[in-house]
Formats: sequence, C-alpha cells, structure tokens
Amino acid sequence: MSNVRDIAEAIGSPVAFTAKVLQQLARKGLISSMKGAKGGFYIEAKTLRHLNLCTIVNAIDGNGITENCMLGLRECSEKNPCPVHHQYKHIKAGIIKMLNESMVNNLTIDVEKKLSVLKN
Amino acid sequence: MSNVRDIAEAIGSPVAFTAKVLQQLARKGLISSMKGAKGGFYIEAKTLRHLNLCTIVNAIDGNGITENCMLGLRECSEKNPCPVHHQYKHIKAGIIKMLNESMVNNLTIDVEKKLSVLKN
DNA sequence: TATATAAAGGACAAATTCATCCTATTTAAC
DNA sequence: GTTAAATAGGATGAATTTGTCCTTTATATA
Repeated sequence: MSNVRDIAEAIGSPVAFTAKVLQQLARKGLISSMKGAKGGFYIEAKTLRHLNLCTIVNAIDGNGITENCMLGLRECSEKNPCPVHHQYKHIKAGIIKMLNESMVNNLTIDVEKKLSVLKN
Repeated sequence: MSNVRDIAEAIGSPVAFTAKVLQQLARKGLISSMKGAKGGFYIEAKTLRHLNLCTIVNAIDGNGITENCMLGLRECSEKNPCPVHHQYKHIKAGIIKMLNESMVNNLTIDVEKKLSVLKN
C-alpha cells in the first residue's frame, strides 16, 4: 500500500497529476484504493499476476495505438490502405506484442534490482 | 508544380494549415517553392530520388521518435534504462528502418495506381 | 507597367493535453 | 466521537498543438 505522494516521488511526476492517473486506473479496476488514514493504492495479487502494459495503456489512452492509422486517416484498412499501411502494420503488431508480453510483475523485478529506473 | 489549395484538397487537410507544413518543408529544402502566378510547390527530381519518410518526419517533428524514451524519461539509455528500454529499442529500430526505407517516389506509385489513398 | 496569382510569415484563435487546487468523503487511531 | 490522513472528483488554469487570418513579397502575363 503506497500513497500518492510516495508514488509521485518515485516516478518523478507531479502529485496532483499522478493522483488523477491513479484514479483512472482504480476506476478501471487495474489497481485498488483505500481512503482514509493508512489508505493508499495497491494491486491485488491476482490482478498483478495478469497485468501487462497493454491493459494499462488501453485504460489510460484508449486503443488508439492499435487502431489509429499512422497518417491519421479515419478509414485505413487492408482494403483501403494509406500509403504506409502495409509497412506500419508490422510495427503496430510489434508494439502490441511488446505491450502484451510486458508483465508488470516482471518489470518490477529489474526496478527492485536497480537494473532499470522509473525517474531521473 | 502544385499550389497549396490543390495539395490541401488532395490530402483532405485545411488550406492554411497545409501551407504552414509546406513552408516548413521548403525551409528545410525538402521541397521547393515558387511565388507568384503559376507558382506553387514541387520537388526537385534529384531530391525526390533520395527523399524518404524519415527525413520528412525529422524536418517536421524533430528526432523525437528516434530519441525519446517510451516512458518519457529524459535520460534513458543502455546504461540507465527505463523498465521497457530493452523491449522498446527493437520497436524503435523497426520504426526508423521503416521510415528510412519508405521512399517517397515509391509511395507515390501506389497512390497513382489508386492502390493506396491520401485522404478519406 | 498594371494586374492577378501564389507563397512567406507574423499574429492570433481554438482545441486538446497536461496539470493544479479545493472541497467532500472515507477510514484509522486515539 | 474527534481528529488527522488519505482518496474522489469537480472546477479551473497552463501549455502545447492545431488551425486561421491578414499583410507582404515575388512572379507571370497581358
């Protein structure tokens, strides 16, 4: 259980802004929260086990990454492609694969070992 | 030689905004312009032969795509990586490769054949 | 040379994203 | 029960991106 101030400090992000993001995640059920003294945010063990970056990105930004055309066309598909549709679809697939395979519980390991950082 | 109105129409973008983008490209030398009656924008044959999307993206948006950390850290490198640095670097390399290999003169071929579209 | 046409560029306006502030609500502990 | 600590959420403000408008400058052509 961590409070907003500690989380904001740990990631080098403004407290109020961090709070809004955490609220969004809590509303979507990706994290849990408790009000009041000794309250804060935490992740259910069961949730954490399946939590990947794709779920988080979708919760905050929607599915734009997986849906949007690189050139911004509203209708861009295999049938009606923009000039870079066929090239970009592989990039997009790679991003989705990467986000799906990035499990939060794994990412934390390197952070704990100080092999990766959350702010600078 | 095409004027701003025709270009804006062809890509479904506001005329004034399109003009600003074209001006930026002209200042960087990626396209050429001529003022006055019968004026407009065009690309030198020699420039076109080597013009790829990477050059254009860099001219308009800077080198953020190739430089920026996925998580927004200012300092994110092999030595000091964010939690997804090692996963994202492959995506990033793919994007750069794709942009570098996308030659404008090739992309126009499919557009001319109506195999791809610039607006909808 | 006069006129019409088109880009150049500065100033401004709108929309979106990013971020803050304040009040209400909930909870722990005394 | 009172108090202190913490999230929830609405309203607001700042910054950035996106887009517009208007005047100036340059060019072709009659």
